Amino acid sequence: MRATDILRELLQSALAAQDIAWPAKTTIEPPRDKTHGDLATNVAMMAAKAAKKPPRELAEALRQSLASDPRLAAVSVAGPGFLNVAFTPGFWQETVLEVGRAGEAYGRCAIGQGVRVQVEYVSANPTGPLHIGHGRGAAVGDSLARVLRAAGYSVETEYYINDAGRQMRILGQSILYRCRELLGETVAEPEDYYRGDYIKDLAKELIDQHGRTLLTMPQDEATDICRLHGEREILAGIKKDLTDFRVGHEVWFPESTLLAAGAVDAAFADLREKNLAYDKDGAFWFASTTFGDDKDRVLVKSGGELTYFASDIAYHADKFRRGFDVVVDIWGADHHGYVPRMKACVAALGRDPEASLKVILVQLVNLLKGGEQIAMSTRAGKFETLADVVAEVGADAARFMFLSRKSDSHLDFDLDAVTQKSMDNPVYYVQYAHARVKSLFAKAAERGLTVPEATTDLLARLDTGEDLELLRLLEQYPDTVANAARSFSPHLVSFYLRDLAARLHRYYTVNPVLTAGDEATTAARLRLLEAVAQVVRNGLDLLGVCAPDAM
RNA sequence: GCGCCCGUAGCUCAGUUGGAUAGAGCAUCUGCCUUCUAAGCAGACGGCCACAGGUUCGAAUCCUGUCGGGCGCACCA
Repeated sequence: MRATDILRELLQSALAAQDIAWPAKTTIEPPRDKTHGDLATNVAMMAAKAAKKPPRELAEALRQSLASDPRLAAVSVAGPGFLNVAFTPGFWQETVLEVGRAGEAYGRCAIGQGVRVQVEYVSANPTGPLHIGHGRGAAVGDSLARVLRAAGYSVETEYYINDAGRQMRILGQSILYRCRELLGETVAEPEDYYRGDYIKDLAKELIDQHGRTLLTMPQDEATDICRLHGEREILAGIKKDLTDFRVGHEVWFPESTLLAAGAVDAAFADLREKNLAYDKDGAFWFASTTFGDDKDRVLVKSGGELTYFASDIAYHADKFRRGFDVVVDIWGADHHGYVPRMKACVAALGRDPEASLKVILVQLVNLLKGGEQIAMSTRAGKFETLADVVAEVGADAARFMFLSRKSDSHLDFDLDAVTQKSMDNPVYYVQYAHARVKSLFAKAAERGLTVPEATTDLLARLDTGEDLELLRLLEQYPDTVANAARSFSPHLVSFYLRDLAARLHRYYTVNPVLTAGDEATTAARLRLLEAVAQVVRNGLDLLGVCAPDAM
């Protein structure tokens, strides 16, 4: 961050001296090949036209104007006009001081500028326990919220409870069916009902409370009792499962409150007024094709019932009414066909759908055990619940696994691998890096070592190749956080952490710390590793994973 | 049939939004523990970036087409 900023400023003023504007597509980044230096930029190629000079000639002029800066060790022109820049070791050593000063704030930035973002995630219907697929959405949403906060966004997290509509009615019917069965009645299985064991448990609880009156009261009333009890208990279970997974939503938003407040009717009226909705074939339609959807969508079915989409429109209107600038919806990837109509909805609300609505699709998880895939279906009651998985592998391993892939790619979650304490299980690799540093400090204390604070002079001892590799990586952490926030990709943080951990483990093997030979070198190395531990902690925190002191 | 996503090492995946000679981990093979945690490190092997065109100084990345896989295409959620 510091390095790219410094270089950009130097280049900008050099170009400005020649009346050349900063080309928009300029990149400044670490070159793939380390022998090219610390940073490479294509600025001369991008600005060549404006400068009316060949790229290499412009690059040479820029090189000369940079060469005098004391922070730069070398500047060279290469290839078609790349400018390769190396900073001095002293510059990199300062990074330890930077990390020390910022502490747990190291890596935060202000690119969010306080923009208000809402992240809505999980939002599973309260018709059954969360399964492992929900767990992935939970990990991605929670981590994304943390990343966005670190990048200076003002974030609020929310769970939308679909507590109105058909699925909940089926839940009530499913429970009532089990009640009857348990009370000795022979009844036909309802269609499309939920058959998991938890339904039977709920039925037993209701029988304890109400006994046979469930059979004698009007059926609608009995179904309602079942539905309400089921919803309350299942939702409580979901909250507990999420808490155990270290995921906490700030707002729990029930769909029913939208209906109660007349928000759906208000949304309809608004659409009608804008001429974006109409009656046809006894149904009420949203003209989503106006905004590029394939076809118009029904909001009120000809039978008078609302579609899900109807309350989704009201819900999103409500989100924007609450003042959010950007709304993030995290969905299962199988809902991707829903995106165009949701974008149309946002457009109809008078917002720019690209800027105001980010839909993050989370691919399904293949759960593997003993090399076999475990099939899942909520309705059939066959699934590995999130709670089971967390109990088996722990929240840390599960979260890290969920965040170790781009969210929209398939994920094989191998229960055997995740329980192994090996490289099949990267979470241990990263956590071990933290524990190793902590263990060194514990050892140092044991030996009665006093470790002087880091100073420029002391840090000058950090001059091996491994020192500089680590320092450069530490300096890249803020960029990683910024990139993760910009691209809504928390997995970038876990990739960075794996790199940093690898670098640390190598360092540990190659450079003795406590037995370095002289106290100053030992102290300098400890201060460096302390900074590494700080960054590992900060990064793991963005993933919601613990950084243990010992393993 | 139409739309979206995907195709990179034997396997699982990155690839900083168009940059220089393509990157990790696992697996396989070879080394490294009388010394700070071997839950580790080093090295080797491994590639027509699905295929064919195009755009330009430059393409795994952008465009078109083909093949292959996944998912959508409801007055279900």
